[in-house]
Amino acid sequence: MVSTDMQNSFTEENYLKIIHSLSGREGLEVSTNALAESTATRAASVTDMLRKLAEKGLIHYKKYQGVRLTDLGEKVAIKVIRKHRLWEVFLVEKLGFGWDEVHDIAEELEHIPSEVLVEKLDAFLGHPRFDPHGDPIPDSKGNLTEPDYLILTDVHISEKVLMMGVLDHAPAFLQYLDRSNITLGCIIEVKEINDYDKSAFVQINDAHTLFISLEVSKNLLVQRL
Amino acid sequence: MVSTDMQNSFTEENYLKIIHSLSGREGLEVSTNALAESTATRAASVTDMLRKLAEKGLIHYKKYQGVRLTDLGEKVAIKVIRKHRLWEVFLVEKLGFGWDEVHDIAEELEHIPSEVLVEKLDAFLGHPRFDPHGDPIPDSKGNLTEPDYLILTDVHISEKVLMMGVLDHAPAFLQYLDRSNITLGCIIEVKEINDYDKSAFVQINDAHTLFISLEVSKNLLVQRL
DNA sequence: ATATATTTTTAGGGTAATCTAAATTTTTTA
DNA sequence: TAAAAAATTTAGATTACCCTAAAAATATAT
Ligand SMILES: [Mn+2]
Ligand SMILES: [Mn+2]
Ligand SMILES: [Mn+2]
Ligand SMILES: [Mn+2]
Repeated sequence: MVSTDMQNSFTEENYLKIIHSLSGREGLEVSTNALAESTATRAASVTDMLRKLAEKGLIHYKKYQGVRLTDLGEKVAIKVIRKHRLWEVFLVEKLGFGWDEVHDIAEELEHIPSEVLVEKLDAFLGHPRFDPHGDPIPDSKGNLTEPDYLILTDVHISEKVLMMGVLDHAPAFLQYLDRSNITLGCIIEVKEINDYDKSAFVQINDAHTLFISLEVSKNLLVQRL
Repeated sequence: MVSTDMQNSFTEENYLKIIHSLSGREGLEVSTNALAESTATRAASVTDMLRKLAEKGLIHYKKYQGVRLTDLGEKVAIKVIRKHRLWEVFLVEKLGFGWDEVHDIAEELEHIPSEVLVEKLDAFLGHPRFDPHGDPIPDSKGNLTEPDYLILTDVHISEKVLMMGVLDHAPAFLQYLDRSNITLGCIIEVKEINDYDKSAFVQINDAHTLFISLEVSKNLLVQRL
């Protein structure tokens, strides 16, 4: 029973969160280059950090073989993700930020220590289950259940679906969705799909219609009604 | 017109805040040793940092002569103090922390960047003027007006005063005040002062009475009714 | 099965913030 | 006002995180 409350640096926490995200549901090995890309550092720097994380028992690491989180590393990563998403809810629900504005601030707030702070924040927010982008918030015990949504590209013509989340969190994409009135919880009906470029003609909330590119469809998480 | 929005490190911000606090209203020179004590580092480390702060134009520094904040340094310090005190209000008013629990958490939160975050937080809290310890909150333009309170030791027998703040922020002291029902805004009447040790017999809110030591009196900020 | 390309690691350094020990400057005391 | 004491700075290291360039390992393509 290894404890999760030793002090990890901002940098270490960011690595763990990124490894968690890149290794996905199946816990695949993550490559040095993928980490260098995501951390905006060089591969040599990643190697240094991996050696350190391995020494601290946070990752499984064999040279040239990529890395996976240990159970301990997974726990730490999920705690950081919980904090990130709770702070995002706070920023949007309480302070009135747009969903396109909160990521970078939450990226800092997620590293504030104090278990009790997180629990009080969670209670203050009413124990939200999802963040402003539709991502699930891990519970206080560290359980994170990823709902299995569809991607809009998997939806057939004349099907109606509920908009549940986004894959791309880039401000420009979120602002585009705002301008198109595509918000979490809206109803999307696929009216037509262009065979050539897979762009789609969709109707939002049984009201206005618009064309969206494949690029947009690929980043929308939805659920059948 | 030097701008205040270049990036300063956590450490630099902590130094500026401490220099501000130690140099007091009169802007007295602060000594290397005083800073070493307050930052819990060694004098040699302080000297290194002072050279750096001076190069960045944040302090006036001549070797062996102590330091003062420049106008720029003062502005940065006050921004950090504003953030610290606003976050403390949030933690107490919104999350339900005790006034004895919030200092260390605010010590971290005060370094989160983003002007707009501070302004939205301020609005969310209803533009509070004072933090949970009675300390004034600088406004968004950087104006900080220290009210001139009395210290309880300056109050004469049978005078009634309003409890306005504390000088010592140590959790143990604040918890003692909680147990004694001495809270911000309560009425304190000095009934008797012991000539020998200057301990006092006081009445709180015209109700219960208790003895308090000189040490306690020295840390209570009050105002005549 | 080689040769080539790609990925990853190692080697050698840099900066920020800290330290101890020694040197220097200022202040205090006699 | 000179000696002693105290405060401060300098010298020389250490740790965390990051870099470039070169070497080594792995993957791919002929
Ligand atoms: Mn982060
Ligand atoms: Mn999110
Ligand atoms: Mn701080
Ligand atoms: Mn305070």
